[in-house]
Amino acid sequence: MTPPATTDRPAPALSTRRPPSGTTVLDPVPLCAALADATRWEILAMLGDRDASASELAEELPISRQAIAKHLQQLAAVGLVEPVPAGRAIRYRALGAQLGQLARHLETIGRGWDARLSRLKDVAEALHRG
Amino acid sequence: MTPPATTDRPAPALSTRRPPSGTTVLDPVPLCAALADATRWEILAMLGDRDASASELAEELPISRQAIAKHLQQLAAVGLVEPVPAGRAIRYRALGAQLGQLARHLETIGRGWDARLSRLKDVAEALHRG
DNA sequence: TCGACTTGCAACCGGATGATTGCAGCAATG
DNA sequence: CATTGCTGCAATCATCCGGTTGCAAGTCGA
Repeated sequence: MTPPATTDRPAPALSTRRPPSGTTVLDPVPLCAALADATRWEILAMLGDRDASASELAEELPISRQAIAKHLQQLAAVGLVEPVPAGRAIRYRALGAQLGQLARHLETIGRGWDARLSRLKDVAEALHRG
Repeated sequence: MTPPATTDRPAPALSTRRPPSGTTVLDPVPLCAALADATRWEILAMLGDRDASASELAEELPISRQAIAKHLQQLAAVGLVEPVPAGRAIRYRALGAQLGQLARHLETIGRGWDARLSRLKDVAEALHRG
């Protein structure tokens, strides 16, 4: 019954890598998850024009008010949107801060990758000449 | 059988908003979706250090090789990663271009939102003084 | 040529998720 | 004070997605 010498390994211990957490290092995963839905982008585009409540948004979107409310909760949970009580309604406003922070983070990472590639390319050229 | 005058509306026609598509306007949704998974970030972090194949990655991650292969396909589909044939293996390399483009896009949008808020604040202050 | 290693495809499973409906509660407005 | 309208919670449903297993196929080295 010994498995027929397959290549696949059983899985080592999980990685447990965690950032040093000096200044609340911004986890891009939940932010990107919030931005990974077309409906939420639709909502954000509208809130980018003007503040609006769930009911107001529901008048212009093809989905139910409750679905929109859920989306707004998710967006607010990651700070992309802020609830602003207005009379008996709750209007929401789009905030650029988190988006900017995420942008800078991604920019840094991408720059790091490309820097490594340039380094590799330089080494390769050096070898080619030498 | 008329519904009891509930607030919820039935849903208007869907929006069909589409970008002018001048220079392939970069759809953030699939990119963010690719970045919305912790395992894929783990993979990207490793590829940011050094190129690696699915099998090599499987030696350091607690999931199966096939799962990793799927992740690599998704990352390659949005241009975050590039397959580099190396002998009988296929190594992957992390590319910063898409990440940078996405970063600039998000930065622009967030700046737009905050600009609108500043404008609103200015108007409010003007009214308060006048 | 044979064997070791790697990739790829297909089927399958459980949990997360986007969306729906129904109903209850609460705050302004008349 | 009662009506109107906005919000929130709960249950339900279909689908998507991350992960697994099993097997077939291709390629490099001894």
